Amino acid sequence: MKDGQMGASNGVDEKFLKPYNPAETEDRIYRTWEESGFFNPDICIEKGVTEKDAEPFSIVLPPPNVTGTLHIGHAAMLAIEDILVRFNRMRGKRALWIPGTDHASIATQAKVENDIYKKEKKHRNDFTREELVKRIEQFAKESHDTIVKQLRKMGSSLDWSREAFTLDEKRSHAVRTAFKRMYDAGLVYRGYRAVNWDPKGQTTISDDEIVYVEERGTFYYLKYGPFVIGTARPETKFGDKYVVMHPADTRYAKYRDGQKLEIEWINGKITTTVIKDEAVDMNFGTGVMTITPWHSMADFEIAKRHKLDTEQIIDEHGRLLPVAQEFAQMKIAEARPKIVEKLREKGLLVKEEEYVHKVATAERTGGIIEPQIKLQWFVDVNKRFQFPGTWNYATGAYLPTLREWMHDALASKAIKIIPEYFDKTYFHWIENLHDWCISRQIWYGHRIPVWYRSTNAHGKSDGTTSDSRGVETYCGVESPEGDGWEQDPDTLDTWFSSGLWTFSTLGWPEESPDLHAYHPTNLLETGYDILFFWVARMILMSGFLLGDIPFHTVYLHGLVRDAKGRKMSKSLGNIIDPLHMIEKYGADATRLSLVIGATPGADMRLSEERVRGYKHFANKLWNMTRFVLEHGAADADVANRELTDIDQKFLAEFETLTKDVTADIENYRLYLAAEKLYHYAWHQFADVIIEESKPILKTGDEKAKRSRKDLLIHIFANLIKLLHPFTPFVTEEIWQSMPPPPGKNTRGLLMVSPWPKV
RNA sequence: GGGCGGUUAGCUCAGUUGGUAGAGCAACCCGUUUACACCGGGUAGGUCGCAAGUUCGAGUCUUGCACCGCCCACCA
Repeated sequence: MKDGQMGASNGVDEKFLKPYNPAETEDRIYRTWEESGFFNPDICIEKGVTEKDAEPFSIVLPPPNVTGTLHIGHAAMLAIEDILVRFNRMRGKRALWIPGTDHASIATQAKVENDIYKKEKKHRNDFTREELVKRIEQFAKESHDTIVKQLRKMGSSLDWSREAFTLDEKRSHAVRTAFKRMYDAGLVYRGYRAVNWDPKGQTTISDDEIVYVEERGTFYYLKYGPFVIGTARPETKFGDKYVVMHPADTRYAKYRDGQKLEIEWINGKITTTVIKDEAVDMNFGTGVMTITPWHSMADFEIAKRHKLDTEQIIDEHGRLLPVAQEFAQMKIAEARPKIVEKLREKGLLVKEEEYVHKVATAERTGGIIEPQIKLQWFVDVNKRFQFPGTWNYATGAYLPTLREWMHDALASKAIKIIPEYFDKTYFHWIENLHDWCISRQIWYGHRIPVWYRSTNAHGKSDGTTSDSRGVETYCGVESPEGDGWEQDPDTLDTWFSSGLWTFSTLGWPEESPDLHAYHPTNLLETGYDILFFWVARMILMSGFLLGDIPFHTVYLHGLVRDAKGRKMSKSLGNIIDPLHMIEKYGADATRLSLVIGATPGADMRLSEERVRGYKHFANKLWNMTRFVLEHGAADADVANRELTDIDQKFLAEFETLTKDVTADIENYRLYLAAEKLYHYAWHQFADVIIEESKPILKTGDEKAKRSRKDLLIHIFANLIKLLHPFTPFVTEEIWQSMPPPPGKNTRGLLMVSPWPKV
């Protein structure tokens, strides 16, 4: 459809005789928008729609994972973001919304491995690394194509010319650059530490990827020499040769730190050493415990403090090692009852208690986490670094740790979270923050840009370090020169690359014009469930690499639940598919249903009836158009209108609405803005103004008629503008059907029409 | 164990700085020759979780309690 073509005739288009049909409208309208180029702010400037030096308004799309298709939660996110982008574009800002997708390493690989196993009964290790990665890439590409289609269906005014992928060439370069800079600053290090090992996924995961599942279990009290110790995990106790108690515990005053005792244990006599440490809770159980540093974070810390030996008891597949002797090779579930039986026979089992505890499981695979001591890569959150920017919070030199910076970015109010109460959650998380384990034993993702070789075989080259065992290490953006290098086999946590998203999409590490123009971004809109995973990591990365915040405002939306408040899931069969809703009721109705009643930070309930209700609203607008066009004909000469008193009143009322709605959107109260518009359009404009217009237009005097006609077209045209961010398709279609304003032969596109004056 | 949020009409939720409660949906009654039945007109429905306090006045502020939900946590 060419601009203005529809509006050229005097009569009302025949299509208004039928109900509004989103299915045969929306794709066509989206194509018109896309072909206009106005999703791209550069084109807006080029074509004179936006001022060259206009204020920017930038958002990055939280990149959907290429693990499948978009769900209703994505639809809610897209609706909110598109509303804000369209609003700001119409207000004359350089509005930029960057699309992209996320490779989501572990999630995508797990999904593909699952599919392959279902169809072909093959495991990861039946493929070479290259073969499997190829299969995953194929899947990722298909997912990407589906997702991109869905983004368009929702009406998202994304600048497709700037589309990015977290694993494409430019983003990979950004990731390697970021890693290298952090490595050089000592903020990224490699070390042996107790980490969360997922035996099912065969990889380490970060603290944030753990989900605690409540479980009933047995708590055992065991005789350990002269002591009684408690444990939920007897299968880890074979190697326990340290017994720990609080230094101030008078019950055990006669044992001194470092004292050795010969005791009878599971598989015979052992020597144990007494350790005094304040980490022990005197009031819990007997106040004595043995430690298994290899398989417990807490025990590992104690072992580190006292420089104790550590020994692995359970292997990476969850089987007992030879230290367990007769139980070696057994899986934990199988071994536990047998070990308890043996303890009972030996008279070492004092008593058993039923109790409820929380088991750590891997978010993606459901595997039960087994802490293991492993050589992994970490981000040090407690090491000071020279802050690269001129951060206004700091007076003088600013040498924060990453933790301090993440805290300060919010505490200084440079970043504002909506709703505000999430500040507390964020600060609480930071207080408990440990170093971030970033290496994964996964094949799909950003390979760690570090290479190793033996120094014995080769001369030492520049930019490398060499350790005491003669292993030379090189970290670089590009692979090293020379022979014999082998790259670290691990890949990076997917959030490492997403952490760069606000600026890697704008061309960083290049000093690109986009980066200057649009960073820090204005808004980051995402679900509260990834506040730590993503929002915090973006702040971390942006602070260290750019010396700045990544965004000014964070808008957190809640979960979309079903009508009964349950999470939507395949197993419950209560999933509402946004595409299905769009087909049935249109994208505008779907958007409204996800915005009205959705307050920031709060979960919302959605039912199909709701969506249907808003389809009726689109149709109501459609019919209002028909009435207005039949009676109002053309735009009035706005400047020289002479209105009757009653029409003045209606006009003033509308101007108040315009003011309120504008303020609501500016303050991110979209649920209020949308509801007010809905209410005004239906119950004021249609029910009152149109209804009262009928007798006036029929029998009123000329002045009253003239005034009312002017009023109708004026309010209606502006109302359509106010509604456009919320229901873009039907409003654009209506706009294109209205006759051009006086003195012009086209209305142009509504999406770039100026917002009504406030 | 620590923290956060919620509790307002049958259901879903608003209520921005304290001024005698609102919307949508549902229900009930009436209405159909032109904007719209994907409609119009009307009716009914709430001791704002409980208790106390501040105030001339509290859904709105303070304190305590109850219930629901969520997040965090290395009590072995």
